Amino acid sequence: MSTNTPSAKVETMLKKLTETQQAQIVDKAIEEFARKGYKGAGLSNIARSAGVSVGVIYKYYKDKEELFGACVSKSIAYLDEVLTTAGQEGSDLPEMIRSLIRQTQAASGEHPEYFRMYHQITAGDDAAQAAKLAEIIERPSAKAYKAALRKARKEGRIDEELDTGAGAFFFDNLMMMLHYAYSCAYYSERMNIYCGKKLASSGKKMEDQMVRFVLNGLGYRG
Amino acid sequence: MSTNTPSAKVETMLKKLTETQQAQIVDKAIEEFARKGYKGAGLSNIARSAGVSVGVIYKYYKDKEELFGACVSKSIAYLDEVLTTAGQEGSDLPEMIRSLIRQTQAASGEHPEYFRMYHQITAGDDAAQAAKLAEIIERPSAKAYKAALRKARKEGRIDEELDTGAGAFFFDNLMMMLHYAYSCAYYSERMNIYCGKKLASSGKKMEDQMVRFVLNGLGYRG
Amino acid sequence: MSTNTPSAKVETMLKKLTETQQAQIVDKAIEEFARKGYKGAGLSNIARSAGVSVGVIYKYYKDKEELFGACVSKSIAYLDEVLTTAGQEGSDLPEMIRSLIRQTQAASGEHPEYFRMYHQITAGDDAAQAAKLAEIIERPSAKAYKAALRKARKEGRIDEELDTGAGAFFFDNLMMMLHYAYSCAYYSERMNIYCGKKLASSGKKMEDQMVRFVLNGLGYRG
Amino acid sequence: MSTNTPSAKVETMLKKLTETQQAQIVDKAIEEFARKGYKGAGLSNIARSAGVSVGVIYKYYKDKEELFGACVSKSIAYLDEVLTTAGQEGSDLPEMIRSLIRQTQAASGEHPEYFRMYHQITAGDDAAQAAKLAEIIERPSAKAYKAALRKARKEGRIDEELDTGAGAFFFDNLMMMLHYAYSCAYYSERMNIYCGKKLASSGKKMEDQMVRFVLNGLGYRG
DNA sequence: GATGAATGAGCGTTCATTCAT
DNA sequence: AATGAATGAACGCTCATTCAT
Repeated sequence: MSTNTPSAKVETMLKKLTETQQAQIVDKAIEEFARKGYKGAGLSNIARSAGVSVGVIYKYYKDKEELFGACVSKSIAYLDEVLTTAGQEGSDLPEMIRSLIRQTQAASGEHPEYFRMYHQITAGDDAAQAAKLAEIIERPSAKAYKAALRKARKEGRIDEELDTGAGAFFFDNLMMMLHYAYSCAYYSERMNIYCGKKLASSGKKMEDQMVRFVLNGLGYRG
Repeated sequence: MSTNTPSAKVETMLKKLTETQQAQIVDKAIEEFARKGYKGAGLSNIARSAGVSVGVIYKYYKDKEELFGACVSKSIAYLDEVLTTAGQEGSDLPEMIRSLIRQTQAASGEHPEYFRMYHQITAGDDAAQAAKLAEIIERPSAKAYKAALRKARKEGRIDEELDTGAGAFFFDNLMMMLHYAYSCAYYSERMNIYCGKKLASSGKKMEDQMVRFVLNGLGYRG
Repeated sequence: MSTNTPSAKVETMLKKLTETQQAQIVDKAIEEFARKGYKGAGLSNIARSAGVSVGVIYKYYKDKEELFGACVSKSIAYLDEVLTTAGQEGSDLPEMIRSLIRQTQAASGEHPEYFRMYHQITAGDDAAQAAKLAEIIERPSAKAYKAALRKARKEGRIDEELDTGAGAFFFDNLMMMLHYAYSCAYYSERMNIYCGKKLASSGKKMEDQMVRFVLNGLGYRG
Repeated sequence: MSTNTPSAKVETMLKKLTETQQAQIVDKAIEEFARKGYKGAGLSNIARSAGVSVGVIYKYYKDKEELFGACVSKSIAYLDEVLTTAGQEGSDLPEMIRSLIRQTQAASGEHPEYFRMYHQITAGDDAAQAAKLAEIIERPSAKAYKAALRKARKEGRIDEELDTGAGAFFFDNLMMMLHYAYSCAYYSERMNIYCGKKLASSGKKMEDQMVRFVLNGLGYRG
C-alpha cells in the first residue's frame, strides 16, 4: 500500500537445500536424539537448529522413526569406520589394542554425539529390535576381536584358560565404557571419581593404563 | 441401606494410601521409566499399575521429574545395598571380586528394572545433574574398590604399574557392563554374540571367566 | 507471594462436564461437520463452540472418525424418529403422505443441521461404506413406503402399472429433496427459483402442491 | 551432444502447457474434488494425475478456491449442455420428459464426476454463494420446464390445480435424484434398496417408471 | 485426603502456497 | 514460463497437570 522500506517484507527465502543443510538435518537430529532420546527429541528443534523448515524433513524421511533410523545408521557407520581403521593398525595384539583405545579416545572426543546416540539405541526394550541392532553393530567387531585372540592363543601368547569369546567380550566392554567416559556427562564424571582428574584428563596415561589392564587380563606374553 | 458405618452416604472410599501402595508407586514408576525412558513413561500407566489414582501421585511428588528423582534414589539405594553386602563378603581380593560378580548376576536377574533405570539415569545430558548423581552413586564403590586395591598392592599382590584408581575403574566398568548384560535386551544379545549362547547362559562360567580376566588384569598374585 | 486481588488468577475452571455440555459436543460437531464436511471440520472449533477443551472430546470418542460416527447416528436417529412418527399418523395413504411432508418441513426447519449432515454423509465415495449406511438409513422407510403402496394397490387405489418399489423411490426422492430445500442454502434458493418466493415460503401451499403431485404420480384414486 | 536444438544446455524441458494439459488440470481436479470434496482434494494429486507440476496450477488459478470455481463452471456447462440438448428433443411433453430422463441416465453413466461435483457444490454453507450458483445453474432449466408446463396447461393437458413452478420443481427434484442415483455410491445403493436390483439396473424400465410417475404427477392427459 | 475427568500446551504430520531454478 | 522442493500454519491427538467432588 504505502512506500515501504525496501527490506520491509522478507518473509520467506525458499532456496533449495544445500548438501550442508541436508547433512545438518541428520547431524542436528543425532544431537537432539542423543541428548533427549527418541521420545524427547522434537522435530521442530531439529529443523530449527538445522536451519530448515519442519516440512522439508518429510521430503527426506517418511517420519520421525525413519529419521531416527538414519541417525542410528550414521552413528553405526562412524563407529565401524573408526574401529575398522584402528583394528588394522599395528600387526601384533598390543599394537592393535593400543590403536583401538587411542582411536576410541579421539573419536569420542571429536564426535561425542555418535556415542551418546549409541547409548540411547541400547536403551530400547524391544528384544527383537535389540537383537537386530546388536547383530549389525556388534557382530563385526566381535568377529575381528575373537579372530585376533584366537591367533594370539595359537601362538601361545594368551591365557589358555580364558575363552576367546569371553576375552573379546571383556575387552569390548572396557572399550564401550571408554566411549561413554569420553562422550556422556555421567560416565565422564564417573571416570574422574575413580581415576582422579589428573589421570582421567590425560589421554595418554589412561591409554597406557588400559592397555596394561587388558593385556594383563588376557594373560598376554610378549 | 445395610448396617454400615454410622454416616449414611459413603459413596466413594477415600482411604489413605497404604505404605504398600506408596511403595508401589515408586516400584511401578521404576518399571515404567526403565522400560520407556523419562519422556516415554506415562503417569497414568504408572498410576494404573500401582493401583492408585493419577492425582494422588501429585500429593507425594511435585511433578513427573520429582517422581523420577525418587525412582533414581530407590534404584541407587538398591545398587548400594547389593554392592555393600557383596563387597564385604570374602576377606581376600579374589573372594571379594567373585562375590561382587555373583551378586551382580543375582541382582540383575532378580531386579533388572533397577539396572535399566541406571542406564536411563546415565543418559541424561545435564552435566551438573550428572556430576551430582555420579558423586552419590559412584563415590562409595570407588572408595571401597580403591581401598581394597591399595591394600592388595601394599601386600605386593597386584601390578605395581597399575594405578589403583584406574584398576578400580576398569573393574567397575566390567561390572557395569555385566549389569547391563543381565538386564538390558541389547546388552544381553551382545553378550550372546561375543560369548556364544552356551557360555553366556551359564552364570557360573561367566563368573569364572570374569574373575580370571579381572585378576589377570590387576596382575594379581595369589 | 504478595497479597493479590482475590480474582487475580482464575486460569482454569475444571468442572465436570454437564450433560448439556456432553450433548453440546455432538450437537456442535454436527453443525461443524454439516457446514464443512468431514475433512473441513476442525476439532478445536467444535470444542470451542461446545465450551469444552479439545482433550475431553477424546474421553468420549476415540478419534475424529468416531465422533463423526456419533453425529451420523444422532442424525439418523432424528430422521427415523420424525419419519416413524409421521408414518403412523393418518390411516389412509393421502393422510400418511401429508403427514410425512408436514413433519419433514417442520423437522428441517427446526434442525436443518441434521439434514445437512445427511447431505454430507451421502457424499462419500467409499462404496462399501455407502452400502452400509444406505442399508441402515434407507431400508426402514423403503419397507414402510412399499408396504403402504402395496396395500393401496391391493385395494385398487393406485396405478397398477407402477412398480411399488419405484413408486416408493420416487416419493422418497421428492421427500429427500424437500429436506434439502428446507435445510441447505443451495436447495432452498433452488426452490425459490422454481416456485417463486411466495409459494416457496408458504409451507402449507408447498405441502398441498406436493401431496397433489405425489398422489397424482401414484395414480391414487380416493 | 547430438544434433539437438542449437542452444547447448537443455536440461529441463519447459514447454508451454498444451491445451490438452490445461484441460486435464480441470478434468482431473473435477475427479478429485468430486471424489474427496473441497478440503479432501489435494493439489499435488491433481497435478500428478494431470501430468503437470503443482506450481503451474497457480499460473492459471489464483488458489485452490479459484480452481474449484473453474471446476464448478465446467461441470455446470456440461449439465447445461446435456439438459439443453435433451430439452429440445421431442415436441410434446411426454417426449421431452422421456428424452431428459434418457439423457440423464446416459450422462450420469458417462461422466459421473460432473454430477458428484454438483453434489459437492450444493453442500457449501455460504448462502450468498449458494444463491449465486443456484441462479446460474437452476434458472435456465427452471425457465424451460416452466415454459413447457405452461404451454401444456394452456392446452389443457395437465392438472390445473398444480402450480407450474411447483410442477417443474418436483420434476427437477426427481431428475436430480436420478442423477445422483447414477453417479454417487450412496444414492445408487439407495435405488437398489427401493427398487430392487433387477429394476434398478434396467435403465429402460426405470425410464418407463419415471416417465409414468411424472406424467401422472402432472396429471397429464395425452 | 483420594479421585479421575477436564484442561490445553505441545507434539508429529500434512499440504496449500511460494519462488529459485 | 514450467518446475517441484521448501515453507510454515494448522490439523488431529496426547498427556502432564489441576481441582471439584
